[in-house]
Amino acid sequence: MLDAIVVGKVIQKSRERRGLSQEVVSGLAGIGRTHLSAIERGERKPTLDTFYRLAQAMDMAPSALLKEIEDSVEKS
Amino acid sequence: MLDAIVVGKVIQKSRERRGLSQEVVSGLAGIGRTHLSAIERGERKPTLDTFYRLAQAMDMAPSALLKEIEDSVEKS
DNA sequence: TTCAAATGTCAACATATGTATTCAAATAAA
DNA sequence: TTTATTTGAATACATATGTTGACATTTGAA
Repeated sequence: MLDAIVVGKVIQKSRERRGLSQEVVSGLAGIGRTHLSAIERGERKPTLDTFYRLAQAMDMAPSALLKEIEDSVEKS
Repeated sequence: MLDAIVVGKVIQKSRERRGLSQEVVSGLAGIGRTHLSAIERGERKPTLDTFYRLAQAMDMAPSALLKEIEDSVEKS
């Protein structure tokens, strides 16, 4: 089963790398700010649709963001 | 918003390309067979976790399967 | 045609995602 | 220190995902 903590950390790192706040990214993705917070902490697991929109909000190809998760899973 | 029909068709094509039944793929992914049927028809949208496991069940990198969805979205 | 395998579809249900609001706790900047 | 920004956290709620079982329909092979 896909580790929610890993998913959250990859999303958080991508967001911070771009210097964007949760408020901005969640707004662009069209989801609630507290929801993004929960996802980054690994307390909620996003649907594919939500993940797809979060990637786009961070100006990334969804497949590229997912690739980072795969690589991160490999290491752990 | 990510089109559920596109997601379903890409998953179905990947599965049929490998000559695998819904029964086998859903079994390997650890989800219900009727659920996979609904996903392929675009009546249910998978979580990232479910999508990830479906890709692995079809011996694919999840990011590669997602890339196919992106390409399919481009065309439509 | 007949049979078996594969898929579609429905129902009832349990669980999880996602929402909005509110407040506390960090964090950073002045 | 004081202030504003950002994030964590809790609640209650609506909606969607995912499960199991049953049966109908389609498909292909014998």
